[in-house]
Amino acid sequence: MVLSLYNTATRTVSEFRPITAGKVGIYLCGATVQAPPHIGHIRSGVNFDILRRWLAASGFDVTFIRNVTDIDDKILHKAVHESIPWWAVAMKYERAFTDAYKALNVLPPTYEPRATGHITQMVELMEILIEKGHAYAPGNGDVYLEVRTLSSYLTLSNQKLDDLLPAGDAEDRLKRDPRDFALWKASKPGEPSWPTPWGDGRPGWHLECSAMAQAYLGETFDIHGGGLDLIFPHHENEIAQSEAAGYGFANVWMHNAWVTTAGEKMSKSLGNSLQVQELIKKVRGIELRWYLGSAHYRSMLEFSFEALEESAVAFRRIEAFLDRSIGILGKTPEGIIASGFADAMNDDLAVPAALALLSETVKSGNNALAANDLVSLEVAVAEVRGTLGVLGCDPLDEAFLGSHPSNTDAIDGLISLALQQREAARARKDFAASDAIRDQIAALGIVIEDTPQGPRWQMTSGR
RNA sequence: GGUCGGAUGGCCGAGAGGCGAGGCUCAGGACUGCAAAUCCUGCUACACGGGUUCAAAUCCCGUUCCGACCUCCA
Repeated sequence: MVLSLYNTATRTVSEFRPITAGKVGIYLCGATVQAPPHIGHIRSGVNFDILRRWLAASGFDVTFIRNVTDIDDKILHKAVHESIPWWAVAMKYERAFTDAYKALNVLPPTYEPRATGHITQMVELMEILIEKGHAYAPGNGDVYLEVRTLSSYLTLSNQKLDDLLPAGDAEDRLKRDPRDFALWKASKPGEPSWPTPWGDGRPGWHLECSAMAQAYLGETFDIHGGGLDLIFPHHENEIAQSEAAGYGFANVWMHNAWVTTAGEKMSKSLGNSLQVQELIKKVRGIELRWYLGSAHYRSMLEFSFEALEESAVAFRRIEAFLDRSIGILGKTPEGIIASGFADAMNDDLAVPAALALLSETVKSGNNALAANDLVSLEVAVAEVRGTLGVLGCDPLDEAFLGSHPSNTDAIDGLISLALQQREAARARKDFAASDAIRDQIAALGIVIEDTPQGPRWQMTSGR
């Protein structure tokens, strides 16, 4: 079965055909670094990380570009508001995003270009657009793309130019058409600026992505991704710029759906509660990732703390299976890709279907464990690890080992002492004493399980 | 006004003409000194009204409700 992906441009699921056999170039619209990341932002990161991991697991050599837009109106506004330089604002939140990506085991991109590092490429792109008659500089320092000159526009969102609500702001008088959009903005006093043939200014919102995608992936590349809300205007305008310049641009457009609360799209005005840095105080990063990744990337994910906690419990069940099995096997099998899992992932990344299979595998693994069928158990563990690896949720991944709660030898030794006391009490059938020990240990957040191989312990609150 | 999604059991969440997705919760059972963990069993739904069909959660028509985008969004 070959990989098929949903393409927003065609509104269909179709076979993925790379431009160059065995290679994939992906451009993901990353953060505009003007606030800390909330789980909606990071869902996008997780969804496309799963895509990337699956492509890599399928044998593709993946070049993954995720940009940082480090100059825009909101960043400048925030700089004034916080009384710090705009570049300090950008760096502060870029770090917050980097921390969040790391906490959720989102792989670092192959390259992470910043908009301000690609002014040269933007100016070159504008020169091409002006030369081809698709852009103009009316003399005020701005540069606009003239949308009426395009042979096609708004193909991604399937809209008609005349159906758009009129923009109607007064400062647009220099535009030839009110729907022309700014490639470049003249700088106001006190704002950062870079010199161009049309005056000092700074990038408009969309130009950076066209310039950087071309710089790192070429004129035509395989996959362009981002959130649903980027379809219009951001991606339409990227297409407009790049195609007007004569580039083929992206072959496949993929868009992740939102995390919603109370049925509504999460907005930046929600406050701090759904920021990644807050949520990973409640659940571990691996559990938050599991939750965000468990819904299909094109489905809205209705956030609730109850659902998050429930999801984390389900994940711990799988984690506990791995923990138990590896203890019994005495070794850690490497992950393998089961064919059913591959089929699910090849079907437009059908993670929910993959998770249903994973549940079955864990169940059969537990049965193998009970039957002491180590051969079947090893296969099950390998399949579980293979699946979790692609999802970025393998607890044995070194990215998460630090958060693994039961790896401390000293604690293990101490608890073993207590467990020896309890075993002695059980042996003489002094259950009052043995239960007292178990209760005292439980009060510390450590659960005791008696197994045919002897007692084992696990932290329940060690996050 | 234009464009595009959605409504599935107590909860989460897939599926997209025909064999009960899966998980969580709950109830019962096995196992256990008692538990825990695990396994087994049970609960089995598709917003509403029409239509097509041998067969509709799925296709068509209509209705209701919810949401998104329309030039600062993941």
